[in-house]
Amino acid sequence: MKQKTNKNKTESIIKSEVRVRIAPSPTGAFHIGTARTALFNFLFTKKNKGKFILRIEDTDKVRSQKHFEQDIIDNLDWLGIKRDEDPILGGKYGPYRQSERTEIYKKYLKKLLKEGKAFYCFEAKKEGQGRLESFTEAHFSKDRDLSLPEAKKKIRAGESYIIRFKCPKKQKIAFEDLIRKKVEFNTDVIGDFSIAKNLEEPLYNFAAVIDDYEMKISHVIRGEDHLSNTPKQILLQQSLGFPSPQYGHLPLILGPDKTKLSKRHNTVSLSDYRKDGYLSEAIVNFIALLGWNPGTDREIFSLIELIDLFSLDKVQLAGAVFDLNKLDWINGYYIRQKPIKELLKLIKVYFEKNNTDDAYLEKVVQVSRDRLKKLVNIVRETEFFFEIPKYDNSLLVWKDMQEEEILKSLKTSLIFLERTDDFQFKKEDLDVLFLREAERFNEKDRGRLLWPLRVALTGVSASPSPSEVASILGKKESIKRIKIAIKKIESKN
RNA sequence: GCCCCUAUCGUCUAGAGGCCUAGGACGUCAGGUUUUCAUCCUGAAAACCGGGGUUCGAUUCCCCGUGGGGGCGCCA
Repeated sequence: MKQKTNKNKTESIIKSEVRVRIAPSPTGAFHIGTARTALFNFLFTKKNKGKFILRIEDTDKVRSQKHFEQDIIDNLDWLGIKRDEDPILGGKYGPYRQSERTEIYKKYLKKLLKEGKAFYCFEAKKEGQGRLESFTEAHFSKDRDLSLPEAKKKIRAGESYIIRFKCPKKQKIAFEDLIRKKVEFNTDVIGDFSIAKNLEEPLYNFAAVIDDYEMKISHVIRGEDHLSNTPKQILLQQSLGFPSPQYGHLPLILGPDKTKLSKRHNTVSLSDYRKDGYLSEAIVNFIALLGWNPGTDREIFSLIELIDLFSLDKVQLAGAVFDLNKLDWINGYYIRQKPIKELLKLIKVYFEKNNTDDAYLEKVVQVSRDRLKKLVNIVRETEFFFEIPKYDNSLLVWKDMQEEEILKSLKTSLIFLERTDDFQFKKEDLDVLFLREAERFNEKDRGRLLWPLRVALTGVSASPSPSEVASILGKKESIKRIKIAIKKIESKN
């Protein structure tokens, strides 16, 4: 079994200091997949008492935006993924934004050029280049043996160029992946890949290699979509005389159609989940289980517990479909576990318009918590606590009840509530009193009293119990609503 | 097309050659509790991609198919 070999390997690797990074580019909202990569890196780091580093890969000047960098940091904070070094915190190996490391890249770029390991390429951009380009063989440039003086002459003459790595031919690049064991590529399928637009503008594969080296990164744990970048990076490391970090490639998170999770499937931006009222505990728990499990039947874990349990050899090899159903279940679980006071703080933002007082809202949250899958639903599900409900008379009907009986039921409730003292308007008292009254009304079917009562109070078919609702609404308001219900029926005749 | 990765219920997964009559969770369905909904409890349906090896014995190890995914940018 693959895992078996991996296990021994992973453990023996960890000798020197573990330094691990995530390197997102600030070109879009923080993605749920990035969150999982970050989490796995973080868990691995903490488990091995290493350092967790955030590096911003903003070499693409046109697409990178400052506010996306902030989004990355905010979301990591929210998840509880603390950095040891990042652009804000700083650290020994900074700066942590690639846009601020131009001079470092330049130095190595010159070195590769001088040694003939990289070259200026003057070939024109290919027609229709881009990801829709028709498939081509690996490209070895005709300029790869152009001498540096010749190249410089062309540059002075104003010819446009790009810097490419001179990829050796007929060579095997193999590495031991932390998760998938041995992976092997032939350089013939790689070709002379680009490493910089010019001395000031490095490209991804090159910048990442320099930074991983300069920042003393020991393990690179990233999505499987980077698997084919790894041999390129190893090639670069070899020609620069750098040691290679250990690589581990995580399976991808997939949409329902099994392709890489993207915007056209679900929500992918973490802040959108946050806005909807998914708790960070739930997100952490859920994404941890996407492609990993501890080998037991347990499903619920805190971040701290995950650190303790985590190991790379339990990571799955194949992609995992993102199942919103399961996320909702986990979220509901964490909402139910949350102490009311804390939940109230999180929920208040959804009620900004209503301007209600905390004590009242707290009671509402208390009785509504159990049926919440995400916080944003609280508004829709508790409207009747804030305004007189509108509903169709037919909703008042329980089973085969006729109008006459409904009226009788509501009037019984009305008289009963009017007789009940204010101090008894507590859930516990009302529970007992209502039940007793309901049985008195109909020994076999308490619904004949309680259903019309509950609908009169809430106007919906699914709600907390009448005793809970009445205790929050108070005697006066409850009576008012029953009278309205009675009038609704009587005025129809 | 070429290269790489991958394969257990619908989904996330357990499984380390005999403990497998393949286990758990979400979802689904059926019951119970409850005035309703939710919670909670009980139960059910639901999977080892195919073919060859290896072995006394393969879900498990190997090979070949097939399926799925990813990559093949002057993006990261």
